[in-house]
Amino acid sequence: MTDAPMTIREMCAAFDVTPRTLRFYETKELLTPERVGQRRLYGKRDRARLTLILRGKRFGLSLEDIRQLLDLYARDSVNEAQMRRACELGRARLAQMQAQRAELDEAIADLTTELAWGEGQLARLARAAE
Amino acid sequence: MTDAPMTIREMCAAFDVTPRTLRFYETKELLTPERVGQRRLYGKRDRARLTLILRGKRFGLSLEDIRQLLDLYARDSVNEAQMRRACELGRARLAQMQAQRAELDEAIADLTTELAWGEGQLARLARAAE
DNA sequence: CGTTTCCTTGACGTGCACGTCAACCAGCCT
DNA sequence: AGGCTGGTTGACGTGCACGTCAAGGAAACG
Repeated sequence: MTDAPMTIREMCAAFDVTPRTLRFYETKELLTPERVGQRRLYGKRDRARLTLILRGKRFGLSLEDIRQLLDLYARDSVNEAQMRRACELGRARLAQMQAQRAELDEAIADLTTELAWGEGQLARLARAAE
Repeated sequence: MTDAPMTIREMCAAFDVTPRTLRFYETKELLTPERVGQRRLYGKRDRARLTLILRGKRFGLSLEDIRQLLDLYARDSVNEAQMRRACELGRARLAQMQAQRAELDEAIADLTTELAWGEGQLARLARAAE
């Protein structure tokens, strides 16, 4: 059931995107749904890809960045050179993500500190108001 | 020394941005450099803010999102209501960042797995080539 | 003094990621 | 046959985050 192809509307509901978005991603070769006559049908593969696309976006990657990454996930890298290149990109991206993770930890720490200060001030104000 | 005000060029060199970008951020009220006559001078505060701005961007935040966040970091939230609101936003953002962190960890795990598979394939190809 | 250099403020242009609208099938219902 | 629903392809519009001139001020240099 969960691997049955979905219509464009079902996709939109499931991933909270608009039809325009899905068709746009298709022109960018991020998705390649089947066609039944005219209509698009999105299979398991496209759903997995869309998950990765949206995740990538949440981290500020461009659609072009994401397309490169998807090539790594697409196991059909026919020849060795292509595959080697995909692995290169993957390693680079991994390093980048780890750096981003470190930065995110720092940002979380900063914000936590700042927030503690803010809450402290509020508490002080509350006491002063009595 | 490190807290001496910087010119726009020095800022550009230090943060790897263009003058246009700094002026643009100013129109968006993200930066508020001093003026000496016409020229801008960026102090410690603006440098700190710019650091946060660029960090925010790396995580896909819009400039408007970032402006909201900077309000929290700006300790001059005059009245209590404003301050309370800033803390609200901060807590929400913190939760969001923690979620993003979890997602990032997952993405890193995925990519690591995928990469291991890819490297494995390459190794297999290398052995087969002998 | 003129020229060069650095900076300034508009104003318009650009690339990305879509939104919006028009016109047009293709089934299905009655 | 007529109409509705849901999907399709263009084509053009939009918001954001700047880039790219154009025109000019002010200071520094020879």
